[in-house]
Amino acid sequence: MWTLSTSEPQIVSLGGVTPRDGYHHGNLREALVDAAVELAGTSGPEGVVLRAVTRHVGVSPNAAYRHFADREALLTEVASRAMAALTASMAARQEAVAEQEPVERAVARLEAIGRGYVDFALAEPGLFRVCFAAPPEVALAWDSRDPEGEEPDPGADPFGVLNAALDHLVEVGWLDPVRRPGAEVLCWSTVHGFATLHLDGPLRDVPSEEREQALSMALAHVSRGIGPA
Amino acid sequence: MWTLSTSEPQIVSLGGVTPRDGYHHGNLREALVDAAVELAGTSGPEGVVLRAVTRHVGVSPNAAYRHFADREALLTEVASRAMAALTASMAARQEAVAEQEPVERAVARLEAIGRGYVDFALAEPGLFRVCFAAPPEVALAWDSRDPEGEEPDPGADPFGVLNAALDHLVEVGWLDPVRRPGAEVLCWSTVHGFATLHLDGPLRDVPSEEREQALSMALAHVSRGIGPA
DNA sequence: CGGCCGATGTGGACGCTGTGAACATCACGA
DNA sequence: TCGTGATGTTCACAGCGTCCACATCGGCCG
Repeated sequence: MWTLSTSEPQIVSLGGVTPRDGYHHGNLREALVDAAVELAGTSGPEGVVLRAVTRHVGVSPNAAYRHFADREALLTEVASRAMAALTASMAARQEAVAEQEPVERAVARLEAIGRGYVDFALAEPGLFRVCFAAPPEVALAWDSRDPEGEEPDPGADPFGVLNAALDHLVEVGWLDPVRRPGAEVLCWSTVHGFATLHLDGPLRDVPSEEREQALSMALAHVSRGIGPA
Repeated sequence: MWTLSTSEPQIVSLGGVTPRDGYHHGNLREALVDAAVELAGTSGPEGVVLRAVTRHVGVSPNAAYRHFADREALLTEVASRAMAALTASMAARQEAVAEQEPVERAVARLEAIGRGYVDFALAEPGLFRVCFAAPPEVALAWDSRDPEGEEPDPGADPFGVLNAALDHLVEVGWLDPVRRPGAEVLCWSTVHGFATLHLDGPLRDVPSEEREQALSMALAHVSRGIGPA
């Protein structure tokens, strides 16, 4: 489906150096992030305990400080990984839409995006939480609108994927251009709220079957609220 | 507006005993919860640090363990206070609706509830977060459906307030009874998602004016998605 | 080829946290 | 009057993030 680790082996040999053959690790930063992602996946943000991460990699706690300013910085890195995975989940669902008729297809793709979002949240609750647990510059990663010189890739982050889908709905004539501004907030709010209510909220214990049905309703609700009368 | 503390003075005299006149406090439990609520309000769930709370009350850290099993239990208590305040915020907004025409009024009241929810989240971010930070039995407090012998008060928790408003929309003939089941999840998802995205999510930095406009859109969106074609 | 230097990892320490166990102090009932 | 149970204190421990001084390495310059 979507993948998280950038390098399969935890400890990678760089330049022919046997991993952890002595004092230096060789690829500590990546290894730390990998370990942190793993912990985050099972225990959420608070599972990313610096000492646990370093222990997992087999290195002293302070070694992390050669690569990250503090725990928060490591968590930020994890969040960016998690966000990429979330984006991938959305994109994957979107690509899987088989419908051919353009308008139907565009609508189906929007719903698929929402489904990918919720699916990821429920399948990887720990990682999903990380995305919303780091207050600092992570917020920027969510939003491809911040132009850092070059053109932002409209598909590199959740917001971009959603916006692209909505733009396309305008193109095919389904979404009234007048309604386009702000539509992404509406879609995202509903889907995000649905996910968090079922993850940490009062709806966390509803059986998955019932939840699935509610999700279909919610997605239809979004279309109904956004689309043509 | 809505109030949080059950007893104004931090240290209350019970039975004519001067507060903190010696070894025993007299009303430690309440004092601890009050202090915890205060900390939670300014710093969120992670601000509720046991030692800080007891320090604030002027008592040794372990004294708290005579009244709470652990930090989590104290946090749960804070969450229930916060939830009451949230409910009150929703109710207050609802009561303030001036519209007289029954149907219009019912719709306006639904929107008012949503507004009260978001308002509280943004006005009291720390307390709002506490509501979703304690995984254990707090979830029950959200949901008045758990019948503990007597009839649950449909207004004691956010879910109850929302459900009552939706039921009323059915009564006045605005909401199709067929659409009623599950409608509360749709409403709540949108409003909750809106709140959290603007609180901890990528939309945290949008100016309040713009946010207010988006909120109006979102509430209209909900009505449009729920109500008659 | 040798030596040095910056990058990287280690060890120890500090103050903070939540929490357990033993002890102190009080109010009240027999 | 004297326990006795409820309540608050003290001491202690392990785990946390983080700072500082030191150890160890690889690569570059002579």
